Amino acid sequence: MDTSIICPRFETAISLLSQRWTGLIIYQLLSGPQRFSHLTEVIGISGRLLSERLKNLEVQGLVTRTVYPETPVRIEYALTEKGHSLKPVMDEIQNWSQTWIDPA
Amino acid sequence: MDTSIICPRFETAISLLSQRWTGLIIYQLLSGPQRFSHLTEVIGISGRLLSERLKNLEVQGLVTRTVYPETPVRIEYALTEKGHSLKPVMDEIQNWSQTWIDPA
DNA sequence: TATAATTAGTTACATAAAGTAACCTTTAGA
DNA sequence: TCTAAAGGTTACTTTATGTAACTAATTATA
Repeated sequence: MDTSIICPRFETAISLLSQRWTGLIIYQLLSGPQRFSHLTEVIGISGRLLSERLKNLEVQGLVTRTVYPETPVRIEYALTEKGHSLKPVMDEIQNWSQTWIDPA
Repeated sequence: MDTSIICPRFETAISLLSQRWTGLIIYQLLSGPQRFSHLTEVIGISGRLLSERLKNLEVQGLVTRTVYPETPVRIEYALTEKGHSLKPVMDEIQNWSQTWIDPA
């Protein structure tokens, strides 16, 4: 019987990234704060799921939601420092994909 | 209207890693070839899903399945070069988790 | 004033994926 | 012959995701 266990912190991190759309949302926000509707268009995610994912990411401290009381109201989502610090992860995925994934 | 689109190769790569358990399986196999039952124990995945995931990973060229006709038969799953080349991605996730995830 | 448009969502319902537990097959040993 | 172990598969339940229609607030337009 092998008692070795996967590192719990790694497991938490990868379960976060294993949630559908979450990685893509973070990747997209790496290029700067963006609005709800822009995210739905670029990522191809429904409003229902984007809303749900952004709420989770806010709770986990990866994303902030800022309301600009203009007309019409503007709401922007941006990465926190914690969120932004996933850039090296995204860079490595990008890097891997360039070598190993066939161009569509 | 913004026509910017997320890089298709990146999207393919992250959809692979976004599939539940897949990242964890690859991570676990980075420490060497392993048997089916060992993977289920260490990862905490059911046989049904492990079987399904390993088949997909085989098809995608990330994992090999080797049968050793001993008694009892031994079957080992191992990473291919393509699979192993995800190590830098996993290292960055590990790295991020050490800084940003609270110890359980 | 009523109508329409835009943004940022929410709700209700259908489909697909994941979780759970029991079962099957092969080989070997008691 | 009966039991055990490895490596799965099957049937069924629960959860997650996809889809489309709807809402609320604000402003522009007829």
